[in-house]
Amino acid sequence: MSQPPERAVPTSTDVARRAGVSRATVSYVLNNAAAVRISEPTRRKVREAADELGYVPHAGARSLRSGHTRMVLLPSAHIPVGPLYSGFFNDLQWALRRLDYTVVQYGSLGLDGDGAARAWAELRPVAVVSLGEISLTPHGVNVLKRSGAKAVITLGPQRVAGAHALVMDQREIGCGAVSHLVERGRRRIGVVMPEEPGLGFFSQPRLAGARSSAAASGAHVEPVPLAYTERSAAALARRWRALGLDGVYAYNDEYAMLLMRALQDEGIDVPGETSVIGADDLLLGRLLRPRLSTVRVDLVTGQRLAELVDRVVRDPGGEPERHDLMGARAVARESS
Amino acid sequence: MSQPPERAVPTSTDVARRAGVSRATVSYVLNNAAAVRISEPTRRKVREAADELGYVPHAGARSLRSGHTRMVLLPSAHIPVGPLYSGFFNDLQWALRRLDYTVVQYGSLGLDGDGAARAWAELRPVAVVSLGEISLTPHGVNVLKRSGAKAVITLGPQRVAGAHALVMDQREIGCGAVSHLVERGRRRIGVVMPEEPGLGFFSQPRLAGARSSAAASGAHVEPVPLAYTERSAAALARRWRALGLDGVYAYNDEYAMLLMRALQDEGIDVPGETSVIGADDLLLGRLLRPRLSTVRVDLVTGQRLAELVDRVVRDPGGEPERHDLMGARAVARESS
DNA sequence: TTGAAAGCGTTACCAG
DNA sequence: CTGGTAACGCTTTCAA
Repeated sequence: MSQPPERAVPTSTDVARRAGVSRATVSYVLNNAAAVRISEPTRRKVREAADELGYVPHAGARSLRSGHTRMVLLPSAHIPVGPLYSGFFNDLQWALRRLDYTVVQYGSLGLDGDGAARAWAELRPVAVVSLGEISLTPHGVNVLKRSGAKAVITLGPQRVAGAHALVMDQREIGCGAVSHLVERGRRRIGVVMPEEPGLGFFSQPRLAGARSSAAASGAHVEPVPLAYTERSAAALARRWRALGLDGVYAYNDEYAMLLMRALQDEGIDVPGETSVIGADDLLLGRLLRPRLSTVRVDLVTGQRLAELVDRVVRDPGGEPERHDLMGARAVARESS
Repeated sequence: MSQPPERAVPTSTDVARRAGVSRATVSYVLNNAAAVRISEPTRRKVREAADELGYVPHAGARSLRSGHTRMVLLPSAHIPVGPLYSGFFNDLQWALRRLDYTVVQYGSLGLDGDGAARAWAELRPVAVVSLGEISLTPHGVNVLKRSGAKAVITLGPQRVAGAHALVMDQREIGCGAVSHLVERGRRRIGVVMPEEPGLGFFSQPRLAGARSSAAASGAHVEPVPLAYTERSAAALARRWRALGLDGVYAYNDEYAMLLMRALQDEGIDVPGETSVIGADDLLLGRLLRPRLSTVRVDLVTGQRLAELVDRVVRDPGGEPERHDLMGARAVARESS
């Protein structure tokens, strides 16, 4: 079954030759061109020839000729862990495919804003949906638009000049968590800051939100570094009483579960001595005892985002819009 | 800041005109061509012109001309949830980028094997690394190779003719789990089958492995459907005693945690009355009491896989290799 | 119905 | 060092 080393890639010329027609005819048949009517026998011949040769059109050549693509590019550096996010992602892909777009995730780990924008622009995507891990600059947006991108949409904490923005203000999460703890009478509140790389983009604004909420109510906020390991959690738990905190917002449910268990193992009563709240409303948080309180986040649905992409692509003229779309609300369970 | 609606995309011709040089010179400068020596002032002029125009080369045109790309395509239907997988993914992307490849994940949700292969082939990737969710057929492999892919590598339960295979036999996981339970004296063993779509690809072979292990030791295996909701778990727990099972392998740690909690809430002692084991060795599994036993899986590192890709791309002639790479071993904690 | 030809942006080759 | 030219694969307009 192994091929001769340098077998040429079949082109539409090969298909045409094999079917005994012109290249134009091949193109018409394979693209179901409505403008011209081709006889059924000819169509059959063309299709058969294409099949036999294993002909697949060259997307680059096509876009070169047509001047556009149907590619929606989603930059992805770290894929955030969690069912919330991956569910959203899958929805979005599915919805965009329904609208006949080709969805491509471009691994952009280790590229800076403008370098990334240039790399993306080389592919001439019709739209870019930036999930916010790569900070797109106004200049980057410009490069993309100049390169033919009809829609540049950012999903993140703030808008970027020139791009449509779906503003998901992570601060609301920290704010909601701390407000909840304050309502419960907590005054000295720890905020877990993950030590894992790549999370600062989320954890920093969450901390800022926590701070602003605390400031409004005269509570104290204390950032607490924590790595996602049992060791780190145990070490933190050991010096917990020295910190003198009576409540903690632990970044998300996973860190919260880890910390809560460590506190319990250290003999610290939750929520009696310390209240704990996470974020993301993971199912697993309900399995611990006490059940983990959390901040639930309403993400935009993939379907709605896909519709926005399509609308902007069809009518790129409009001024960039800004939608605020994150609702964050605390869900009280038993740990707070 | 908004652009005139139909601003043309700048090309190397525009750059050449603006810099007052020929297109060839632009190409030489921008690609750092070693063969020709261009004066420093000229280089500067060209770079400035490119910058001012926001020129970005057209990847399609380039690949058309050069006849190849540096794109490594990773099909992704569902992104499997979990730190294991996303860590591997990020490693792989990073390592491939180091080797100067462009990594692109292609959303292939809802495409069948051959349709997907054709869609991928349109992009003329130099390599395709299929994570196995999309079942690549021998015919699909052929289409890809014909379209110029030097390396087609599958990561999955079995090899596909014509492709290099990194065989990760999911059966080993089910096998390891059930063997562990049998060693613990369990004879009637439930195997949780997730009801969520898209997991059959993993759960079926795991069940098969469980069956073969049970057959070898005369134990009984009973497939048990379970959705990833508390309701479903509670319902299953309620009829648990009627099932008469004394051990359960729960697909992975997340389902295992869910089920274990439901069993405990129903008053069923774990591991006294029923042993529970999961898979994937999630950190969270160690937070429950009893601590969750699990099957740990050794995935190939992204670095090694990247090296394989590069090697095959450079020397595509060789016969497809097959590497067996999954080690699965049970980790006994307290739930079994 | 089909064919011929132009042109999309890029780069390699070859003469100046 | 620079510029002209051709070719990559494809679509589309115009003509036959």
